[in-house]
Amino acid sequence: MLQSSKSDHIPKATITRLAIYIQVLTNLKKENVEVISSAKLARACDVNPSQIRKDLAYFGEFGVRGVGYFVSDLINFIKHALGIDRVWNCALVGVGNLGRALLRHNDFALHGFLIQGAFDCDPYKIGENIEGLEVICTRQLKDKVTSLNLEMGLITTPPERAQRATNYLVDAGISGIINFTPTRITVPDHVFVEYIDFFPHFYHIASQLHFGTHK
Amino acid sequence: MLQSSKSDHIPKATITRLAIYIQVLTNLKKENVEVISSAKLARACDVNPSQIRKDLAYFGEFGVRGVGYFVSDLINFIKHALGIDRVWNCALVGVGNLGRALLRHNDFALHGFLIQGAFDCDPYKIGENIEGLEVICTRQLKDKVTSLNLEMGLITTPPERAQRATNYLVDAGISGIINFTPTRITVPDHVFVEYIDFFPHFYHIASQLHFGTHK
DNA sequence: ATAAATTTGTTACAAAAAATAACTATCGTA
DNA sequence: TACGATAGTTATTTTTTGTAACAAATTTAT
Repeated sequence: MLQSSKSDHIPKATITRLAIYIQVLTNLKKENVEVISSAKLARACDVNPSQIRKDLAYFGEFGVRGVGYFVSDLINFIKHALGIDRVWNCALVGVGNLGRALLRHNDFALHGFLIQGAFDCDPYKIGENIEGLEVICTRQLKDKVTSLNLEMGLITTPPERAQRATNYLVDAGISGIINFTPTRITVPDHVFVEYIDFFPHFYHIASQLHFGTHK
Repeated sequence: MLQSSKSDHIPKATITRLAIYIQVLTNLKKENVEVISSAKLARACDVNPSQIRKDLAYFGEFGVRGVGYFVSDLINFIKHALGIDRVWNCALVGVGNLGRALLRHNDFALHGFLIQGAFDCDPYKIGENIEGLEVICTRQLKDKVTSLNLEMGLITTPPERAQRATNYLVDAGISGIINFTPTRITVPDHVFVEYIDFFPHFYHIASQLHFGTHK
């Protein structure tokens, strides 16, 4: 595959910032700003200018020296670099509390992450319709991954079933997983996993309020 | 305030691990394990034994040398240390997509974080009933914070209104905020903020699948 | 009662990640 | 053609995180 990537490992912090850059750049575009320098963008994003240049450099060369970056094109460039200039079909496994919440949260769709399949092994849930999506037996995951072209898996089962859900996903050929359960899962080397857990954030705030520590 | 805290700054990574310890310890308790050493707990949690001892040390001394930790008491100790051995009343500001999803996601309640007030400034939403909770005008936030004893704020507005929501919360005397919008907010020194944003995680997976990079 | 074994709390060290600064190359303009 | 502006790159520093080593305390065995 030919691509402009220069570096294999992209720091997490970079990805987080890229999301911010996109946001700020989109606003700039609305205000008809056409070109912006790393220095000005840095001010708007509240980061260091070198930081921005370095973040972008992971994906190749794009700015014009002596000029800056073309706002509109830069947005596209970043989106393409992140692989979010297209739609990703997702499978959600575990139609519990959180699963339902995510199914109803259509911001994902707005960002190009379409939850196209909802899976659960509970016979009482199978067949249920949530937001126009029918809950399907997890055993059919493999078939559906093929027929619906699902590429990413979201795990929202109870923690003790996370590994099983993982196995189903991996077996079905999914190699990108976002695990919303507070459990580590083990996967083969070619599979990528991200963990999302709210509670540590809540705990952090709770402990700070509790102790009244100061910054 | 008298307490066992030894250190002001508790690393984020520590809090994340403490959440894991609680989980594993709770399982151990179910299996009637009464005492456990840092070495064994470490194996169960897949971390380094020193790590565990150090993590706990932030909150004071609790284990018994030559013996280990008493499982049941350690759970309570950690919960107390984190300030999660009690209920926290939360205000949710912004009854959009995500806001509704969170209101319906009762896992928060199970962990002691009760969303007791839902606020929005959209007249069409005010008065609406979600999960037994009436949506209230944001201008009434201050009153409700007092009467309902709300201590934490969750921001789920559109990003461009996050700062305004923040101001309302701060003005109402809230000093712990969890910001679910992809925007930085500015707060006075005594206010603690945590950021939760799904999309960088999605982006990360997307980019890895996109590039097919390897670990 | 004493020594050995165990295991914590603490400190010192090492590694990794991230941020910043400094430098070099390129572009546009006067 | 030279100068100012600004990107790309490399080097350095800082911060964060994790690991290892060791002294202090406790229990168990002799």
